[in-house]
Amino acid sequence: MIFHEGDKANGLYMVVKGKIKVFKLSFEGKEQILHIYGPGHTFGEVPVFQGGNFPASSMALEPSTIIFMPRDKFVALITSTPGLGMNLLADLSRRLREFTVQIENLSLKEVPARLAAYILTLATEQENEKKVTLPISKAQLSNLIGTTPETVSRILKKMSDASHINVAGKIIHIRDLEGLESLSESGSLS
Amino acid sequence: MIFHEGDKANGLYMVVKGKIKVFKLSFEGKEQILHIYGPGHTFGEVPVFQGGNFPASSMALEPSTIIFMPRDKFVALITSTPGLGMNLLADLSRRLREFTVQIENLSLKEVPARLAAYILTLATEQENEKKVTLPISKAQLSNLIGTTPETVSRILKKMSDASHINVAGKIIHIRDLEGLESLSESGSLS
DNA sequence: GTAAATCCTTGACTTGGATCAATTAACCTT
DNA sequence: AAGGTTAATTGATCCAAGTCAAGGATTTAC
Repeated sequence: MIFHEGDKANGLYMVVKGKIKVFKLSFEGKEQILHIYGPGHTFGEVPVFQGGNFPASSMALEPSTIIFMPRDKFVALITSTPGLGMNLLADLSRRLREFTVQIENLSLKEVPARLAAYILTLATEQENEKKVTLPISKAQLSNLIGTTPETVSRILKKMSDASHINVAGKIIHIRDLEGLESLSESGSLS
Repeated sequence: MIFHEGDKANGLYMVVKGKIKVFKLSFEGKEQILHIYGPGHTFGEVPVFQGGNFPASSMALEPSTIIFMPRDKFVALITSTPGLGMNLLADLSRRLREFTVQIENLSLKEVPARLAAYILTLATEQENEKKVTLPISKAQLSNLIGTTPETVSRILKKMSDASHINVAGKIIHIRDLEGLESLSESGSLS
């Protein structure tokens, strides 16, 4: 565990090695992942600029190495480095854009569409766009797309039955890219 | 209509008078409101710093007056005005924080809890915390909290039956603040 | 290499809330 | 004030996906 929602923030973090999730917990203990960060990415900036405490919790998904930077050092760095401020504005803007997509997915799409969209995102991020590897467990994946492990299991099965994909452990072969794409926009299986 | 999702952005906007919604539409035409802006607020900054096109659509909810500022003028203003950059970072950070709450609400709370949370937000924003006035129609409210007008109607009725509130048109009297608060965190009616 | 733990899958059941359909109420507008 | 338009309510039905429960299949650890 790196920090808990509501904790006072004294600085921000950067991932050196491993994988970090930022998430919210419901009253009943259900989890919604907001972000997963890998090497080179920073997280926990929001309270540096606004509010002073973390809006969500953060935990390593595997043994990881992170760097901590105190708030005052970071603010000094921004004011003394021309261009850094604009880069930060661009970074926060990119995250706002990502959140609008996440809200759209949660509110306007059903689970099969969200899962298809996630697989397609992996396909564009990874080298081989026909063979993607899940970077996280299926249980964590269900927390990321706002559903349960059981439902992920069932829908991956349906996608296999419909010949959209083949699943073998964490390896997913994409057999029907167009089918997945239409599924991610509007689609329904069954 | 002010702009559509995907439109190329040449600048940003500020509300002078009226009320502006920023929203996403699903394939089937269902709407999810991301933000409602009133006088003094700016919107459409994201593509100024990142991406170049709008991540969502924007429309006036009533006859409104807005100011447009071209992108290059705005960027010049930031670089020439010390402190403005930090204020912008704080503003974008505040929005990121708001989005995390919205994602939490959509993913981890049921409709009664979201509606209770919205009423409580109004109560803290408006002067009389026991008598709040809905600033928008109930149809728009349903698009804001991710449900339908029918469900809003039914749940307001249940809240009345449970003596949490009294509803008369757009006026809501809060009769049981504590009940509403616990409902907004965990609660269920039924 | 085997036990223990974790992760994943499958089945049966339940339910929150969406959809469809039909009134009823509120609001303009002339 | 009457007619027309839009907004809100209420009832009946349906379905996506959550929950509960039980087995399999992988990992991990010693």
